Amino acid sequence: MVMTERFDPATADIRWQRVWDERQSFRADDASARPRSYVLEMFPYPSGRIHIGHVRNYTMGDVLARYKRMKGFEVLHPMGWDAFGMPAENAAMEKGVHPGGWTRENIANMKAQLKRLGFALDWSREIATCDPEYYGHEQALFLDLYAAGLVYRKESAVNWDPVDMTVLANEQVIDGRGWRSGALVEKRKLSQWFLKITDFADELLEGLGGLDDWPEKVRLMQENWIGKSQGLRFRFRIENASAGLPDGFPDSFEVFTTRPDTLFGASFAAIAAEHPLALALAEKDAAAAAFIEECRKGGTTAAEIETAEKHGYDTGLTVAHPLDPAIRLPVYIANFVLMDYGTGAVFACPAHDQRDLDFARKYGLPVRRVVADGDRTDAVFPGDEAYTGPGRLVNSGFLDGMDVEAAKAAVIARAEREQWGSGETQYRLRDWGVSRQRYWGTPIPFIHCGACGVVPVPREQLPVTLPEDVDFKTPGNPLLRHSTWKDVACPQCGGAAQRETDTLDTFVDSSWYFLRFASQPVDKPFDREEIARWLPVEQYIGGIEHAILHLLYARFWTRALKRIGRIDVAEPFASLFTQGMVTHETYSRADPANGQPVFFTPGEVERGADGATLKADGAPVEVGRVIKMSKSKKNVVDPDEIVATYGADAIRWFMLSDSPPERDLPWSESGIEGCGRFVQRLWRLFAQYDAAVAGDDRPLDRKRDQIVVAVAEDIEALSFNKAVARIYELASAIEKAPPSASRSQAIRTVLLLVAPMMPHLAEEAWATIGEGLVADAAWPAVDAALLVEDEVTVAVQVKGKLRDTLTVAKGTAREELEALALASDKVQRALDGAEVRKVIVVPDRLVNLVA
RNA sequence: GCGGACGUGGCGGAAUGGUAGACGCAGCGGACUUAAAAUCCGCUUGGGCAUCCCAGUGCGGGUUCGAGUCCCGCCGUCCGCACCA
Repeated sequence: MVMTERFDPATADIRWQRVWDERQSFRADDASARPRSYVLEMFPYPSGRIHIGHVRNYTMGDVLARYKRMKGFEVLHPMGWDAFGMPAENAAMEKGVHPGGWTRENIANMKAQLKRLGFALDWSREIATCDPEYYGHEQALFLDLYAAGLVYRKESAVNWDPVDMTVLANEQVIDGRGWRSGALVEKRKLSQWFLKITDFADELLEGLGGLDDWPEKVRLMQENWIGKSQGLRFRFRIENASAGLPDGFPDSFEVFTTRPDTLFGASFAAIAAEHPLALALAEKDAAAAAFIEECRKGGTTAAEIETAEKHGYDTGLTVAHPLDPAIRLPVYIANFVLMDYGTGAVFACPAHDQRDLDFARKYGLPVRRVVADGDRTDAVFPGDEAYTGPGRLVNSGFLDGMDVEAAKAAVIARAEREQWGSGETQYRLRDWGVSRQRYWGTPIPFIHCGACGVVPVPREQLPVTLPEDVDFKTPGNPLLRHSTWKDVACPQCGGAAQRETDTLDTFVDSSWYFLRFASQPVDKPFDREEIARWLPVEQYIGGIEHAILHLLYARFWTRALKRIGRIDVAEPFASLFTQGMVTHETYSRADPANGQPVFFTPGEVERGADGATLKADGAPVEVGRVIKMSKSKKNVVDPDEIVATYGADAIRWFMLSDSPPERDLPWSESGIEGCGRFVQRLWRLFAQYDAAVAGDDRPLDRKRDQIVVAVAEDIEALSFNKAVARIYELASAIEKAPPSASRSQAIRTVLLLVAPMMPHLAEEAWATIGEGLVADAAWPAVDAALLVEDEVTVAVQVKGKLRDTLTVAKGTAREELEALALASDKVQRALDGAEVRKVIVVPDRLVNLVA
């Protein structure tokens, strides 16, 4: 076969994609004896079109999966669809289509787009969470968790989104607004299904410690989300309850503190404005009522509250210090105390808490040092900066001399002994409400019977499938008014009963899909032994936006399934990688009518060296910052168009080049053009392969082997930008080298190195150079002896400044290096007659002469 | 305000405490061509007529024979946030 002058992706891409399909090249073999590798990217929501962020995400995973195959692993690299969710219902309402039809059409389109990119995916394991074959098993697992006591119902105030007509998790409410609709959230009381994630708070927190290959940032975010704090809960007795409290109101209140060690530094107590005690006082005290009303104003975000000035209202009440009843502390209502956390009341130690100090200085309250700051031990605490560091306790009676941790334990022990308080662990994490008042989700498999109460759907009746004949002309959940689906006989008593019409949060669907990918029996969710063979996922790749919710829920489900004995792994994802976004500058003009910016797509704009003009009228547009691609800002490019113009390999190569994968990748037209040119450049290089040429080129052999090793390391570290740079380097070196057997070997090697990244080009060239498919080829072997350089360049410095370099044999003796350095003209000139007082020699690296 | 990350050419970025700017993009010059595209060769941190030198990794200090890298203090940008006691 003679190689054509140009590589034609339009024909080659599709040809090889068909070959891979027909041969099922990327089908994972459950029975394989090879070592296994499970590479997974977060599966997409089928919104309709693949966007450039997907391309980046899946290209990274694909390079790793293909590389692992070349290294001899049996690779599981599956793909599926997170197919339930609100956009389908929104489309149903807006366009009058069925959510299922809309979703399945989107899946078909996006699957074709993914295939067009040549990803090495095992499509035989494709999952759509909206298929009864999937969600029926989810219902069974939900019943298992129910049987294990990890699912319960409770009447509770929920976040009601009046636009989407659904309940939102606390985590899904952003600034009091629905995270999708942006509507102001109202409080409503409904009977809801909950998962007991709080039972796992400690486990989930502890487990983070073993996730060494997760980004520190994500672990920290989860840690803060779980929000464990240990401290002391104790009761303050009110000394002068008669001074304003209603008759019969408790004459004490509880506080929680994480700093019981600083108790002797207490100078006042503070309660939240919504605290029952504050509300009780407000009944008789108009000034207190006014203060509470004032506290309700202002924003609720942390930034707003933090910068707001501290305000307090002296209630006139005093409480007794638990360790020394002679000490009386005033009680304030304060705007910086939160009702939601702990007990809604605190004791304040101004010397060692910044907020308390700000407050104390403002209201002239005592500030007593109880933790030594180095040598500073006197009780009088100066300045406006609280000391929160470690140290010995001072001015604290029986605690004096202890360190902070010992003092905490001592106070808790005494409180428990004297029965005025107890050590307590607090979590911020709350149970996970999974009920959604929506049609397009997994039906919750329960039946409500007037006589029997809430009854699980019998196993043999699963799956509870969604009815197809629904309409969305009326707002609200169509399941509620679908009587033939909703009205059923009670499984227990046979009487008239109703199905649960709520469906599950879609985060449930994505909390176990990685298990179903690994094992897909018909009669059960998964097979325990097969899970044990594939899990945990070796490398999980996705966006940082899932750092908390999805990843925490998936960890919870995995642990819950382990606890009830269904699987043996505790953590689903051994290594996590969060990739950066694809960004582009924006183009806009102010709308003359209202001054709002009107955005234009990159295709509508002609970009010049210092500005941009609109193609339509030739007049300038404003060039905005480089930000994440989004439809609303129109700074998007369509992957399909790029593939049509440059081919799949060029866009894949662009996704891997230049920017480190965890950082944002700025899209550029010239960048993708450069990638397209490089594809052709490699094609021309591959055409120069000639097995008949003889002769060695040792330096080229060495370069080749060094780069093979380096590229492997880079891919394993997901440092694709570095791997790409090294491949450029090798390609350039080969182009400059004269013909030889070594050169032909190096060309063959470059082909194998780029095979995971540009698989179509590689297959096309391999068809003339190699045997079989490059998809089945092995990673190139290297000669270990060649990896070691026999000649090195040594830097020569005078007083730490580079003056010359020496090219010497590796391992040249120190004395010889020193002599060679001193013999250099440049060195002598720099020394300018000065006496060398000291010589530092790092063999094979440098000589530093200190004059 | 708190927590985290980051700060290197025109741009994206390389650099186990040891030759700063690999590699790519853009730009400039040249070759080829009737011409253009494509391709190939060369240059490309700033300054000084420079095969030579000076300065240079946000700013100011420090440690070290030697600092982009380590330490301290600032400044700036981005991300997250729940005053979590």
